[in-house]
Amino acid sequence: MSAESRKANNFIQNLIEESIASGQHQGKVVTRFPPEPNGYLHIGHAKSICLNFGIAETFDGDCTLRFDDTNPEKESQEYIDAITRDVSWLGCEWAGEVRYASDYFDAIHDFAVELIEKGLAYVCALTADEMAEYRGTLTEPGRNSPYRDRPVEENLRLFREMREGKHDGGSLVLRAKIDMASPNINLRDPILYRIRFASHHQTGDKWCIYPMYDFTHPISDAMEGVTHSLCTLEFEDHRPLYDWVIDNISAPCKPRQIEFARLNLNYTITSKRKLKRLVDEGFVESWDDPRMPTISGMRRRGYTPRSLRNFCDMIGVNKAGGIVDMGMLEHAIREDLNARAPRAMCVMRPLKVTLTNYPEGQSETLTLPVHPQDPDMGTREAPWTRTLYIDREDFAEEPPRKWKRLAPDQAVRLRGGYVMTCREIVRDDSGEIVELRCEYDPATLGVNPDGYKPNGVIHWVSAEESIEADVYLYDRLFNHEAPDSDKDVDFVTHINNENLVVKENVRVEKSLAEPRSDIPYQFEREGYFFLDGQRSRDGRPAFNRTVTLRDSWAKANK
RNA sequence: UGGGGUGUCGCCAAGUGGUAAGGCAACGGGUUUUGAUCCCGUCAUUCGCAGGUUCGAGUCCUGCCACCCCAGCCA
Repeated sequence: MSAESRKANNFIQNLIEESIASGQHQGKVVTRFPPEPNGYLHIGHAKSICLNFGIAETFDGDCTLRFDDTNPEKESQEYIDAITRDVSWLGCEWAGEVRYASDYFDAIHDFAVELIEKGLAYVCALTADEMAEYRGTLTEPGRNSPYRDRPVEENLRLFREMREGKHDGGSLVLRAKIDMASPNINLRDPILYRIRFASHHQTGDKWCIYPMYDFTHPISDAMEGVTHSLCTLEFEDHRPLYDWVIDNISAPCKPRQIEFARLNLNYTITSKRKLKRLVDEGFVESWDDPRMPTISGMRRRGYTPRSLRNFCDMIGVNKAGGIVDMGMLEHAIREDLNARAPRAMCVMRPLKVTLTNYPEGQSETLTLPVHPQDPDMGTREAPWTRTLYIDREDFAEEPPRKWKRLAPDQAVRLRGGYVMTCREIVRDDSGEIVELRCEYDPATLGVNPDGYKPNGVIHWVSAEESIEADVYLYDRLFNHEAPDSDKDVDFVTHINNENLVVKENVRVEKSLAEPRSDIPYQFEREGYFFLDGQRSRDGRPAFNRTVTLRDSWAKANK
């Protein structure tokens, strides 16, 4: 089954179909993707993005992009810009302008006043520590705050003073009056508003009180006419509060919150907080470091929007919360790139080969297909000269069983070129092999040799007519399947110290003299590579290895 | 030990009382000037466990067990 036809059919779609069938929201479907701009988006967000935008598309509805920006101290414009770029790179089109929860601060404030007037919210002066103590525990009910029964007028006055900046940060909060004995801790008079003298990236210094998530989110959803508010499982306990807010304010619409399991991928982490640590503590260079499971990092590494979308279709959506194998992500990108990537040759560890029977100073131009399975992609040219480079790993003085590469007195096909036989090994003073002297067979271009069989096909470049380049080879970021599974072990101790190998002075074929920055390449027999614009220099490109090719030889030899 | 969830092949995942889809991985075989791709085949008498209802149960009932989330003025 092709990736495209593997269409998601999940419990959320089924629920929405039911809600449409029962005539809710006049059959309209509106979803939203609501990131907080306190970090970069990662692969887990891709799942949520694909879900929310995918649902909207399936039901011919809308999906909005809304920044959940109620905690200015942790948020920034840099994150907003990065997130916007990533969502649109994934190919998602949000309905209307980008929204901000802060767009609704006035409305949210007015709804708070409405709750106070209804006797459903009060200003509380308990300190944070006292508040925790009054809250009770998982097994013991909480106790009512001594401020719980303030008269409405006093609450109104205090809340106004909070807004006017007449009280210190942290000194007062506005709380919902629900049930301090509820077995659901979220219902024990949750905080609605807190005082923060922090200037906000969108609203500047207009506010010194900021609404909490649990109050902001349902209102923002309602303001946007969201019909189905999809979020992750940890908010399941918050749904009664979400509904309480909607039911107790004059909400313009009644969205339904539905929870699904967040994505877990093995050998990596999907936590903005932890990813931020990797950046802040220098374990990686930046949020868009190609080792990062961020959308930006993966884009720079060479992942495509299509591969990420297909991956999300592949893993499905439910409430079971498992751990997806990295192999699935790798499959998704290989599947996409195999079909579309132009082929090229790159020698990672150059070993000089001299064709002793090829005239000095002579050269010829070979024509190779850009893609062996897709003639429509055209051809490319590669110069054939007396001196070539092959990969050191494609030569074995004492070949193991089933060796399909070069060895003494053995012949191999140079991909797209001639067959050559190794006749002599040249060593330096320390005994290291520095050159192979080979004999090529002029009768083998495009045809099999007479009377003998080449021992496989290897890649190569012309020594004189190839380009120097740098290549960045990545391995998994962590060497532990679930780096953050143990609360007693800091996840950074599981970082794989060999997560990056930089190969300087590799040689790529001449057709890559001016590589494109917008398409992935397959370096034959090596993997898929993507130009790194940040690290390339004039005349010396730098490539990131997106993913290796599958390698049954390497696997068999493990 | 309070509340909320989840348990179907090594991993992901369909399944909505009628006799266990699909994908990844793995393993065989074929094609191949990429040890790639592609193709073909194999891979759950069984659905966390134990009872029960039913002609019939992964699906319904009861009881266990395991794992995840919740006690931020974070989201």
